[in-house]
Amino acid sequence: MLGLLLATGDGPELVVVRINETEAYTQDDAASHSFRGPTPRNAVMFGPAGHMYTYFTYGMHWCANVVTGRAGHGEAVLLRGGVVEHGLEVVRARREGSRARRPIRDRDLVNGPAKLTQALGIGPAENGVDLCDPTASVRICTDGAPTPAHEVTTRIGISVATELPRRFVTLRGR
DNA sequence: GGAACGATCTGC
DNA sequence: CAGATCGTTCCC
Repeated sequence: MLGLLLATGDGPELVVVRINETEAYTQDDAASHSFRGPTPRNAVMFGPAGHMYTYFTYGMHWCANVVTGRAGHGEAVLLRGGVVEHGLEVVRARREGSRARRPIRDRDLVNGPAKLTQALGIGPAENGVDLCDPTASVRICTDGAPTPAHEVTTRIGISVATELPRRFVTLRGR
């Protein structure tokens, strides 16, 4: 997943982000939404790979995952961060909003799971979208770059299964 | 029916 | 470091 490109919008609204931070969640993992089996919320996780699973959290944020397992296996990869490859102005407008405040530094635009969804305009409408459908509101693709050099660490923001090495972060400078 | 809490972000 | 803010899940 690291190094892949996620795209939303079209024409002047086109935004492309290169993924540089992810976390893996499997069904046998107590920190995974799929751990207790299928529910209305996590249903997409149990569908075929290559679809987007979005969920609402902390009363205000949306997070985005790529479903990775075979149908019937609740697996997904949480997209935690990236860098803007295209559409910087659109991203900046979405992230800064209409509030009068100091500009957000480039490196702070997409360095978090909820920042990433806001930057790309991903929300409830994208839950279940086929990321391999070129006409979908969200697409995933590659520009041929190999998987970047990365480190593997424990995950962030969870209270169980904290010891599992399932966070993947592209090394700086790659 | 109700309560607790969360794969977070921001500003103080 | 606490507040924002509400859907989902689980327990009674």
